[in-house]
Amino acid sequence: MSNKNVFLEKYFLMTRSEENYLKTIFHLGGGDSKSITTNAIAEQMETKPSSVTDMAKKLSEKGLVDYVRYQGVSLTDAGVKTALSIIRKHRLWEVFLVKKLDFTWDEVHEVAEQLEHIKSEKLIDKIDELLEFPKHDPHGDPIPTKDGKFQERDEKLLSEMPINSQGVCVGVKDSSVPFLKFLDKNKIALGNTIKVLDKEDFDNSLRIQMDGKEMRISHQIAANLYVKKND
Amino acid sequence: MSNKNVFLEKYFLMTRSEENYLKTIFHLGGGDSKSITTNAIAEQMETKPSSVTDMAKKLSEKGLVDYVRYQGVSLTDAGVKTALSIIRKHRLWEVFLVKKLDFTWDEVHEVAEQLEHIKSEKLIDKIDELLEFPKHDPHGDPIPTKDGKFQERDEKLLSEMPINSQGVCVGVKDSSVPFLKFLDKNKIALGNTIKVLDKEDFDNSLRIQMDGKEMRISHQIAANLYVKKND
DNA sequence: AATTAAATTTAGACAAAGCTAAAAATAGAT
DNA sequence: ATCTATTTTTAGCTTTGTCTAAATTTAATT
Ligand SMILES: [Mn+2]
Ligand SMILES: [Mn+2]
Ligand SMILES: [Mn+2]
Ligand SMILES: [Mn+2]
Repeated sequence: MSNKNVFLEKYFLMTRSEENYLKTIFHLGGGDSKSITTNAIAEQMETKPSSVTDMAKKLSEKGLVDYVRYQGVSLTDAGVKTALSIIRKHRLWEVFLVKKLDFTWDEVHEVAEQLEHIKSEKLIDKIDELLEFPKHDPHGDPIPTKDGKFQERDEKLLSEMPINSQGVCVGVKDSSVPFLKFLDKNKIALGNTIKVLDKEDFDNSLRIQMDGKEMRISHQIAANLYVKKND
Repeated sequence: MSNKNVFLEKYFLMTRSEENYLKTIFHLGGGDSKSITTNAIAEQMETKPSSVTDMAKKLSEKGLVDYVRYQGVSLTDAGVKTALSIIRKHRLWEVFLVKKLDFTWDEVHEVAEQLEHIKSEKLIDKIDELLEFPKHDPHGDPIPTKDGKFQERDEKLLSEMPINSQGVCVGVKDSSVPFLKFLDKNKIALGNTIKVLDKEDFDNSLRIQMDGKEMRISHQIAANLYVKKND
């Protein structure tokens, strides 16, 4: 039984599964010392609550989560740091795929799910440099810095914008393939300017002007588009 | 128990470990229906012969190797095809790391060992395109084509070149980190022209002229450098 | 406060990939 | 042809990550 690199093994050598759990817990809000239930994690990861319990114990053992039986888990500082480094890699790879290899924004997530687990600090730093240190991924999500800083954005959902207000489309909340393809088909893209012309009380649909062209979109669409309001 | 995609599971979903075994068997010559022993594979992969036996059965079950108990394994056509696709990915990623991210040739292998297992045909095709379809990796090894064609080279080891013959350094046989760093230190690089001036009978060392400069190199070095002879 | 429903954990099993130690087969040497 | 050394396989165990079914705890309702 090799005993070399105990430090490395315990603190740095994360399995793919462990990394995915940390990422999921972070996305469910477990980074703000909020307790996330095993059920919520299981549902998000399409696994079983009993599996989550097992992993909660293991991650707790490693000091990456605080776990209280029957209460759920939250990330420790070390856990947040690790989660952010995975998310950083995921989003940088997504930018790379779009900018350098002409992937469409609905194709990148699946591949990034694999690439995010490649272990090489130099690799991801060089990718970052090649891309000239992008601030957002193809879906408008912010890319954490190397030292784990997260830039929050002052953006609103289009569905929450008042009538006659105007802004720029900067992100999607739902980044599923069908939604992204729908946006493509309707020429809705990040960077477009959007003005809210009217709201329909009956179904909450919106009449908007997008890059000059007038169109009507459902509440479901508006509730999944982030807009940065013009001051 | 999900039973969907039986075809995919059985014929395409290879684990990382399975892929590494196929690659190793190919490198040991198992692509020419030559039988490779479990011991040889175990030694190459730094694992135990009993583990190799287990994997031999599994790969045989999947139709990727022919396995005869106590006789060893050789790759089937499907096995060769799969091995070549991994090798292709490995070498393309190595070129990418050197050409696009300024990695040195002694840094790329370890990262490529991870990247070669990323599952996305589009990804590797786009990388190939971005690199303008390179024919060789940073160590001079040929890159198989998408349809599994392997370009053999008419190259010789420097140690086998006759006195006064001349050529271009096109590859390394040993691509270990220490050897590559040694070559860097001594300004020996692929593309350099080499002329054999003299051989020392006593220790088989060579006196050579490399890009004009005269130098002496040991047999061990000469036996690990591939040279393409000028006609 | 007692009962019931829901969430969570435990116990036990499984598959993948590895290991060690013992058994079996092969190959080499008399 | 027999014996011996080496190679290879088998049997059984381990770890990681998953599952199901049963037990337990918590939360909700009367
Ligand atoms: Mn994504
Ligand atoms: Mn992932
Ligand atoms: Mn390599
Ligand atoms: Mn590999």
